[in-house]
Order: sequence, then C-alpha cells, then structure tokens
Amino acid sequence: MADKKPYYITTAIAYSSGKPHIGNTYEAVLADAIARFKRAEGYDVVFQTGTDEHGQKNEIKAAEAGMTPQAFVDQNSGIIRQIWDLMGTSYDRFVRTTDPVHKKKVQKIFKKLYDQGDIYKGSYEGWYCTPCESFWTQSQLVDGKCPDCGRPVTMAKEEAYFFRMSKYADRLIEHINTHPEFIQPVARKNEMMNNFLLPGLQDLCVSRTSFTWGIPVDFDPKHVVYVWLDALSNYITFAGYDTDGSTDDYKKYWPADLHLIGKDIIRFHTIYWPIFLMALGEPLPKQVFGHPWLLMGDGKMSKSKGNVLYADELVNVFGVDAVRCFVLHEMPFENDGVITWDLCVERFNSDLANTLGNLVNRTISMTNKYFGGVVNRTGVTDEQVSPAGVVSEGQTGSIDEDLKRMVLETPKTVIEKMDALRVADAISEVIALFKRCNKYIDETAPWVLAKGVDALTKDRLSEVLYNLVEAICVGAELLESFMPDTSAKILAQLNAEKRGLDNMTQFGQYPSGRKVTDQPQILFQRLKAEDVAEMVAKMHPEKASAPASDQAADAGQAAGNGSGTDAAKNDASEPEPKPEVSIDDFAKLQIQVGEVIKCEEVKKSRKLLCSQVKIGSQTRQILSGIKQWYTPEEMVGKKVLVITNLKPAKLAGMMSEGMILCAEDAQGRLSLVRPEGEVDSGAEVR
RNA sequence: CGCGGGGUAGAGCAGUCUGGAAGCUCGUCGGGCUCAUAACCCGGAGGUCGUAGGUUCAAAUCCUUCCCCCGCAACCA
Repeated sequence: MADKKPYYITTAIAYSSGKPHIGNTYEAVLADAIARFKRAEGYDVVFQTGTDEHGQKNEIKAAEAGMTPQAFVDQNSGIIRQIWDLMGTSYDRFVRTTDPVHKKKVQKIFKKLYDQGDIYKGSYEGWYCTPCESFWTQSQLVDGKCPDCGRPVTMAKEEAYFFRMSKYADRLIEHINTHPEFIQPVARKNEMMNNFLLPGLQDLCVSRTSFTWGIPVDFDPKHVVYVWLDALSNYITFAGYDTDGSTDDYKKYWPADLHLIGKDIIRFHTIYWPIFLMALGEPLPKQVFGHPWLLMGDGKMSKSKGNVLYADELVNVFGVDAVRCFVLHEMPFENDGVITWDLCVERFNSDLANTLGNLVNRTISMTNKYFGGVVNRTGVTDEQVSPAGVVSEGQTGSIDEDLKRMVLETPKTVIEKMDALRVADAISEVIALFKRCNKYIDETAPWVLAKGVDALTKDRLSEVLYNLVEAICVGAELLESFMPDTSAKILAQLNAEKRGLDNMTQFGQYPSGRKVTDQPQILFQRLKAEDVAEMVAKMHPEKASAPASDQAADAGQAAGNGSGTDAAKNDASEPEPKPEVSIDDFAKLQIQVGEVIKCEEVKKSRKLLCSQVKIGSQTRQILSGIKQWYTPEEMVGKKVLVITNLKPAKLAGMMSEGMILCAEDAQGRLSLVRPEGEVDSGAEVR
C-alpha cells in the first residue's frame, strides 16, 4: 500500500432538496468511472461524494413538507445515496454537511480566519424591507419600494461577516496562469479570469442572519456560516483536516487531485475555494473540472411534460451498466449533451447489443461449435493459410497483425483519453476495438475455415478464435471502469482473469487450452423503441396532466360514483381534478371586474404583458403571461376578471398586483375570461 | 444593449484555441455473408459548415454584421 500513489477525487456534494435527476447522477457516475480507472492504474484512490444539507432553501422546503430541516435532509440525503448506490458508484466516503464533526471543524475554520483577520465583521447596508426581512440594492428596488411586496423600505444596516477576497486575488491569478491545467475545460478559465478575477474581486459576505438552518458562528451565534464556506470545506474536513492539526491521512491525500463539478459552480471552486485554502495555508486542489450538462431532450425539462429523466427509471429499462455507459459516452467534453429515451435505445442497440453483445455471443458460440469451447493458440497465421474470407482490395498487411496492433494500441489510447478526462472518447476507443473484432470475423470467415478438413486449416480456425477471445478479454477489461458488471460478465463467460491495465503490452496472455462457457448469456437484449415508449408511458401515466397516484384517487372522489379505474383512464386532456373546497375557501378569493386602461409589452420578456387595470376607484399594475395570445392594443378597453387579493409578486423585475383570469386548454391556448354582460369596473365575482 | 452556450448530411455530435483536401455514430439505399441478438462486413447517396461582409495564396476555423435556437437570470400571479 505504501508504494501506491494517492489519488483523491471528489464530486460536488449534492444539494439535498429533492430527488436528483439523471443530470445530477451523471456527475457521480463520471467521478466513479475516473475513480475506478485510477484504481485499475494502481492508484490508492479516495473517492468522496455526499450531500450539502444546510441553507435557506432546505429550511423552506422542509417547512413546506411539514418536517424539521434535519428530518427533511435525512430523507433526501438517503434518496441521493440510494441512487448513487443503484448506479454502482464506488465512493469511499459519503459525507454530509450536517455531520457534527464537520460542523465543529467549520466553526473552527471560521474562527481561525476571523482571528487572523481574513474575516472581519462589517455591516451590510442597504434598503431593508422589514416584513420581508430582506435587503435590496438601489437597483433592485421597484419605484423605490420593496420588489417583493411593494411596501416601503428603509435604509438599514445589518452586521455581517466578510471575507477579504481581494487580499488573495493576485496570488490566485498567478496560480491560474502558472497552472494551465487547474481549470478544465480551458474555456472556463478565461470566463473566470475575465468576469471575476481581472475586474477585481469584492469581499464576500460569509455569514447570514436571515435564516437559521446552518452552522452557527460559535462566537456570534445569531450568524450562520455562509453555505458555500460550509459546503466547500467538506473536501478537507472529511479528509482529516483540522485547524488544530490534521491527520496523517489528510497529509497523504490532500491536495485533491480532482474536484469534479458542474459548470455552474465553477466560480465557487476556482475562486472562493482556492482563496479560502490560501487563507488557511493549505495547498490548492490540482484540478477542477467543470463538466457540461446533460439536457433532457424534447424541449425544456418539465415535470408536466414528463420528460424529466431519473436514473432509477432508466435503469429499470436498460440496466445499470447501459445507463452508465450512456451518460458517460454521450456527454461531450465541453458542450452539453442530450439525453432522451430514443437516443438511449439507439445507443443501447447499436453499441451494446449489436457491436458488443453480439460479438461476445458469436465468438463463444463458434468456439463451442468448432472446438467444444476450448480455446487453443496454435500460432497459425493468416499468412500461412490464405484468408478464406473477404479481404478488401487495398489490404496488404496481415489481418492478424492489424488486429493485434489495435489490441495493443487501445489500452494506451484509453489511458491517454482518461488522463485528459475525455471519458466519452475513451469509451469510443473500446467500442472501436470491438468493431474491429467484428470485422476480423468477417475477414477470417471462421465458418469457411470450419469446412476445411486438413489440420492446418483447423489450427488456423483455432488461432482465429483464440485471437478473438484474447482481443475481447482486453476490451472487456478496459470496460471495467465504465461498465463494471458487464466487464465481469464477459470475462466470466470467457473464463478469463484480469491482467491489469499496466500489463497489456503483450498479445496472447489468455491461457491457451482454456475452455469458455458452453452457455453464453445474452449481455444486452435488443430493445424496440415502441416497447420502451410503452414502458415509459406506464411509468408516467400522468404524463399529460399531473401527479399520478393522487390524481387517480382525487379523480375517483371528484367523480363521486365513478370507479377508480375509469378515473385513471381519464382522457389525458382533462385537467387534474382538485380536492373539494368549501364555500369559505372560495370566499377567500376576491375576484373583481377590472378594465384594462393601458397595456404594453414587457421588454426582455417572452411571455409577459404589463397592464394597468382600473378596478373601481383604484388602478393596478398586473403582469400576465399572455404575450403569445394577445397584443397590448387588443387588451386595452377589455373588461377582465382579476384576483385582487393575491399577494403581489415581482416578475421580470416588475411588480404585479393581482392576476388576470384566463382559461387554458390542453394545447396551452389561453383565452381571457370576461364578464358576459355590462357590469361596472370593480364589481365582485361571487 | 442582462449573462452564458449553440447553429456542420434526416437525427445526435467531433473538428474551431494552434487556418491547409468536410469527419464520426445512428438512420437511409445497394451489395456481401450466415458463426451470431433481423446481427455482422463492404460500398453509395446525402452538407453553399446559420447569414452577409472582411483578412489570407488558403477560412467550418481568425475579425465584423445580422438572423435564429437553447439554458440561466426566482418571466405562465
């Protein structure tokens, strides 16, 4: 162990506010593939992932769910971990920021930074809205009032802790310039430099008093540590860092070799985090890779469209390894990748079922058919026996040699690609090897050789199959980091052992005379797109309307005497029935007739029109997402129905004080709801 | 002028930094083969590289104009 080089890789810790979709899961799988590969290369790997659990958002969501924040994050952290486990991610540490040890260490870090003057107590000055408990900058105010509630604001000061970012900026710029590999992909580096570092860093506010779900500043408990300082610290606190002296393990593994993160949080990892570390006197991580996003296909991801993809659903259809392969292989290095059910089916069939699965299957079948499963290396090459198969005209070199060259080249190329974090390319290399094997079968045409009667031809056939088995062994082993189960299955069917990534420079390590399985298993059964669509439909019966289970229940109830099954089969264009309400509930809404006296487009908005609506004696500004259906001109003069006691809200930076009622059909067409006869503005709807 | 990403064959992408014969996978068409999972192998068709200019012996690639898509920005109140 002592001679193994350490390799410390982390993912960003996942924010535990809900179930992670396939895009979030991708990061864990990517890290896992790299971690496994490094292990195969002989590194002593620590792979750390986990959940980020503090912050206002969790506090709010927990309250909405009627749970304590801790119970809420316990639940979500568990869900996230389950999915990571489902995907077979081989993390060594799954960390949680609510861990008491972590909290204690963060408090000490905060104190240390404070004591040495990097964190100072200052005050945040701005316009304050007391009811909203929020600060606003001058530019955020709307007509000089709180953009949230529209009430007047007062100039106020609140104490807060700040971190002296500027103090370390030059050092960081220097580091980035002298370590071009630090930020990957490089395009991101320029983004950080130009947008943040070069214009000058502002001191960062690193405490909050507006919520309590966080790590308290121990010497000033009304403050809570800024979530990013809390979250980023996980990389060292769980590795054994302590302000009073770190563990040996920490000294061994830190600095991390790679922080794998989403491209959205590069700023935190390449600016704030390194500066925090500088302030602590700790070395900087060697590399930060901001991977691109995995986008759901067919338009925007939205729950109502049913196109949000979750790892567990994909696994149900394709299996763990196929999903791993898909996200790893289809994700470009710099640009966002696309994922849809159809694309998954396509890749599954072509790469996994056709190219790989079928190759293994046909090879084993032939071995059994011609030699009772025994694989003998005879040394009879294609040059000794004229190739029976079709040889392309330009072909001059030896078929065997060409195959062997590729078998020996592929491991090198894969290692190169992996070193550059080009995981998708690495997988392509392995698939290319399998394709080459399929071609080799065509070139050598074993079924023709099998018809030969002389010993030489028979030995040639044996050699061909041996070469195939050997090639597949190498390919299968290279697949291990990406598709661990499949890799193991193939090697098991071939009755082969792993030889080690560093031991692939010799062709012919498969022991001659070995016997492969006589019952080859189908690795990946081809799928039909229609069947998959059907499965998906079953998983999302609500697709066109809304949440599945309670919908059926509610529908049954609303229909009164309708049976549950009928309700479930409801036409998809019907809206979801809502629970019964009392007349009192309805009375809570104040709906009045208003007249649009002025209306204009909201610039910079795709959807919004801004109307001035006269309701009785008052006039209100109301925003509506109807730009696509009504022009400002045709709005003016119309009498419409308005909910007048709706809490005002800010949309596109403008206040909306009410809501104009519209009907929306299944196609998303909108139509204003208007009084049928002549009524006065301000009339109430009851 | 909010920020960012993108527009390359029917689909999904690479190539753009470091100009120098338009490439990959899927689909499609034709052919071959039959060991295998209707699979595998070979070949063909299909692109004015979003638009308009500029620099250059040479531009998908560098510079400028414009158009369009998509994220995000707490834009369906």
